[in-house]
Amino acid sequence: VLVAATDAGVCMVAFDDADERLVVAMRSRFAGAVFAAAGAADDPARMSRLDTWVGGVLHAIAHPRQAVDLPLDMRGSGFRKTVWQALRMIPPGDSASYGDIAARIGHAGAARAVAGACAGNPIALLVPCHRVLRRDGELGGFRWGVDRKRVLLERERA
DNA sequence: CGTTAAGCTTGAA
DNA sequence: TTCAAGCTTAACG
Repeated sequence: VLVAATDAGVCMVAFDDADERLVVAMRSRFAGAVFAAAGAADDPARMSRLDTWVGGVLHAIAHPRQAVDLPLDMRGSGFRKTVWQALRMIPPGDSASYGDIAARIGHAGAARAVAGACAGNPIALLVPCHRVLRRDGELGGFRWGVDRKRVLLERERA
């Protein structure tokens, strides 16, 4: 997992089996970002703010049912930010359809656009786009792999 | 069931 | 500004 942040808060959380791909994804979104390898996340004394946030993300991964509340720096169009905001209202273990979210933010009929906002969600997990499923109950897609989406949901329901 | 067309936002041309 | 494309969906054959 890769966690990135600005002074305002976490601006990106991404999953991938290959670190290089995470770095590439990171650079393509935030050119000129500064990198650091993880490691000190469990050492309170040396925790910088970033380490604290990284720790929060790791905690969220370890305890799927527990709601985490880290400051987020969401960069995107007004519509997307509204969607992401709505996604955060979905509690762990729960889910909604793309159409639900659209209606919920006053854009009934914009289901496909909501899907686009999910696809462009830079903050995985913390902005729970994995809790959005198709109306017919199917998983729908997931930028980081449908299997990963399935696992996240199962862990939250367990 | 598979297929289709409508519908909304985006990013690229 | 125009346009194709997408983690959809309801309607149809």
